[in-house]
Amino acid sequence: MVEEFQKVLESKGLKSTQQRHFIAETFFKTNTHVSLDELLKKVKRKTPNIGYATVFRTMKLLTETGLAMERQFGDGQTRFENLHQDGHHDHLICIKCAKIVEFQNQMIEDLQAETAKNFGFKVVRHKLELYGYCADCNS
Amino acid sequence: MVEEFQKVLESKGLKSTQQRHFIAETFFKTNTHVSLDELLKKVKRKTPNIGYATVFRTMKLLTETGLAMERQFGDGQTRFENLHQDGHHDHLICIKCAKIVEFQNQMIEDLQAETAKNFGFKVVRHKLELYGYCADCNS
DNA sequence: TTGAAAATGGAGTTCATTATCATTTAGCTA
DNA sequence: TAGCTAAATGATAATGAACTCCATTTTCAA
Repeated sequence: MVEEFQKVLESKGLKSTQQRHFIAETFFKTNTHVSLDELLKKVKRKTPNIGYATVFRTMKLLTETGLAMERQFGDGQTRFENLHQDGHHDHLICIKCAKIVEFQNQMIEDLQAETAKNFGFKVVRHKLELYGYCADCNS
Repeated sequence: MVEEFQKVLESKGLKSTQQRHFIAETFFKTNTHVSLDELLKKVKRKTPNIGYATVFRTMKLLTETGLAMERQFGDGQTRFENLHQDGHHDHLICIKCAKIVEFQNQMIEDLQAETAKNFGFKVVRHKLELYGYCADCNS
């Protein structure tokens, strides 16, 4: 997945730097929805001199090239999802304990595509978030 | 719909003020996704002495009681959706011209409920946003 | 190797959201 | 209906995430 990022950089005529590599690598290793601050902390553990701005810009780059996706879960922080590792998935979010469960349903995806087509839209990506009470909080 | 808000206030032991009435009324009349600033402007046209804080708190109240819903479309502004007037709907968003089309598909809703049930979740509300290119921008 | 263009990083700016607090108001009670 | 008390208001300040700036450093093609 870092290799893919490498290719993207090359194809866009952007420079391949140690920082970009390390940020991307750290992000791709993360399997949760990290915020910028969290990612910065992780990155700084090994390379303390990397700045916020570089992490910010690298994540923007990853988002633009489709390797990451910005998400808002309502806690005021933009979180990033690793699209490459896990493939696409949707979210069940508990509004009591904030637990996030990921799921995937092909039938829903198909219906979405069909609906969009009826409106003349060509869908590139989507977000589906179900908010409610999880099994533990619903008793 | 203002009557429903009235009932909510009563049941919560909150006071029924002119400001709350007028803000709710203005919001329920609006059929787009208004931001706080936009709503404040609308409200100030008729009652210029209403403050930002009151609009903010009233919308928070409407959100908590399920009459409104916060939404993030990626423009950095929280927008509010009128749940009462239009009923629930989902969104098709053009990533080129920012056009937003609303739609509703009962089959998708049913599948969502079913999926959630499989995970032991009881869904209260959801967001479904399809991002892509609209008919005009896809040619 | 070198120089021009791009990238970095620390700090600063912007702007939406939330908190503060003195003043006003709603609505219960006598 | 006048008075009282707690809640609500509204102007402004504080907060914090998102984004920018610019002096310095680094990449990489010639």
